[in-house]
Amino acid sequence: MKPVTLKQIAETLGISITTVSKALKDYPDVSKKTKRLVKDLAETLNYKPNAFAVNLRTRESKTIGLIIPEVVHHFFSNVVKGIIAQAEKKGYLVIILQSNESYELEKKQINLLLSKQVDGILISIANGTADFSHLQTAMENDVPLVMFDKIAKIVNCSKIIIDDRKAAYTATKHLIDSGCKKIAHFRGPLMPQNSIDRFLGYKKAIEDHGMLYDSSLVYICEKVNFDEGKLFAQRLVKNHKDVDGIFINGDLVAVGAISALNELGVSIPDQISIVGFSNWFMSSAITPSLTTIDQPGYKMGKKAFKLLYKELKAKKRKQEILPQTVELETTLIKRNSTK
Amino acid sequence: MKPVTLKQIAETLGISITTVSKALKDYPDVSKKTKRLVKDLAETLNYKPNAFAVNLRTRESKTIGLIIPEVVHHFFSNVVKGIIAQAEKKGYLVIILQSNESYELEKKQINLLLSKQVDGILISIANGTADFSHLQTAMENDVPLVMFDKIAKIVNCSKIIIDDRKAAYTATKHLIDSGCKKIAHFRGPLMPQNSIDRFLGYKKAIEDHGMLYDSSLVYICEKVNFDEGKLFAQRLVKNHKDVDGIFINGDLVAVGAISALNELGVSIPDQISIVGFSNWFMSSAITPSLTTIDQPGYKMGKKAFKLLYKELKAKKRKQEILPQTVELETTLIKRNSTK
DNA sequence: CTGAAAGCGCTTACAG
DNA sequence: CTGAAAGCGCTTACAG
Repeated sequence: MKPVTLKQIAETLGISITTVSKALKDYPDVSKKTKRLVKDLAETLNYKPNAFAVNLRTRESKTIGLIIPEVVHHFFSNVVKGIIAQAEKKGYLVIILQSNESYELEKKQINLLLSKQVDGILISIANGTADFSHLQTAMENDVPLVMFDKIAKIVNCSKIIIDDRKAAYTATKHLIDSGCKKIAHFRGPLMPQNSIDRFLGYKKAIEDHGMLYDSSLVYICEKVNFDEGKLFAQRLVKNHKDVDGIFINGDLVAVGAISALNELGVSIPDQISIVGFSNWFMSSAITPSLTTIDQPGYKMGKKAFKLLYKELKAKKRKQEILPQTVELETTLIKRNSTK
Repeated sequence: MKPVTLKQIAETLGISITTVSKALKDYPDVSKKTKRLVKDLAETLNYKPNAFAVNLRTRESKTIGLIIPEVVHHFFSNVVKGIIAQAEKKGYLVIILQSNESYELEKKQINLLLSKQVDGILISIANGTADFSHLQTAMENDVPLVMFDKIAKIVNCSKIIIDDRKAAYTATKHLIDSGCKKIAHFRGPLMPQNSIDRFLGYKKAIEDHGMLYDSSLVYICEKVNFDEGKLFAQRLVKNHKDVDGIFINGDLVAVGAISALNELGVSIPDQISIVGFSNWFMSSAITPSLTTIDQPGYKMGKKAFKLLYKELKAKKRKQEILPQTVELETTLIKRNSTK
């Protein structure tokens, strides 16, 4: 079946394409009678406007691009879910891309999205990204861009984040309050802002409570996965027998650490207490269940789209876009890996 | 910055738009010299073809739609990852939508994708879907459609699946081989084909091995989540004290069951053995780790896109599309929840 | 080897 | 209230 066009409706009814177009869009300067006629026929013929033609004329596609570092990821899944739910509500579709934590891929994908002419871009940047010119390019091309979770402070766009430093401080303080005397930290990679901030929160909590900051107690995760958690826990137990608490950046890493400690017969939380970060589903299912910081992924996704939507609307009205940064609350979820 | 157009290049060079267009696409009937001139200038001006205009002319957008029941889901995440990786390789972008296991939403989303004129559709159908006319509509509109994992046998399109019956048989037989004498089954909802097939595989294994099929040992999960696993495990222990094995449709449900049994002090696998289905990451991290059927999500995603791509190409060449069904291998992963 | 022309299907400023 | 016309930016069959 060939799709129906405005032209066919116009010819059938013996009126102009212009009037058909206007009637369908309820322009006030078309008579009620004509509108009825047109709408009824359109309905009968199951008329659907050709989206490509509409895009070309209106210069927008009602489609946005989304780049995340990793799809198979509890936190990001929740963000994606929030984004597509909110986007759908506002009539926008979402193209999803995964950067694999690679700067090269991320850059390529931004250009891909720009060449596809998406109306806006939502991104959580890769650990490997230190140069931000590709993001500047997007903004220079007048494509609104909003960052979430893993952001670049230096780029002047809207951002939606949590207070990583404060959350990490809370997590570490919880270990201190529950009696830990020597607390290690498994941190994320050196680059992304959030792993820096979480480290700083840890450090400040240590120093604020009369403990000595010891850099040999800080392990740097590169992959931020289960295996690294296992490995570093094994190393830690071997090299620092007196450590009695660990604040770990990432639940997946924390679950790996718990697994290793269980295997080694180290009792959690009696000998070592553990606090994770992000509150992945599995953290409540393992033994012992993991105390962690809840990071509101779904909410972050919704809010990220809302910010972008605002900019999309502002752009249409040719208003200036004022970048804003929104901070979401986090909470400590107390479970059985801490006293 | 206004985007550069063919017209600008043509005017600058004093040649026609036609020639510029051809030169950029390396048509053989344009002189080498002109091509160089055009390409150099295009490069300098950072020319990007207007995707909307190209779409309108070529009647394709190099974009496909993807509908899955749930985004926050280990198996589907892996499928999505496979799909977008393969699609990107072939120059296609993927619009992602979540049906929430709702027929109504799924139908709306199919229509949304059709009105956006995606080149093809990939779908895993909702549990709530019993009527398939929306899918037929897509195919009648000449939009290639491929189903994966949760399919409708009745729809004549390409499909990519696993042999659920066989896998369930293998899982149940593993319980029998390890000495279980009375085996329960937590099945999925009544509608989707795969939960029917898994149930049938379970039943056949029971009957093939001289055991009595007892429908009171079959519990029907509606939500297929952690809480249902917990609930049914509690009920089972209360009502059927002699059950010593459970084959559970879905790792998430199985993890819930393990959690409940752990709380009740029922020893796994000594008193009750458990086999799950799907091999979610957390299944290897819990205590005891879960024996399960590995379902190759990433591979399924890649293969699903490949099938769709084939149909997209066939359609362009105006060849007939012959629907095919591809079956992927599954394997039993033996862990500590069975003897 | 080059280009004028038609056309994809729509929207909208303008004239009547 | 209606419609002719221009135009969005591209592609391609056709003529020369």
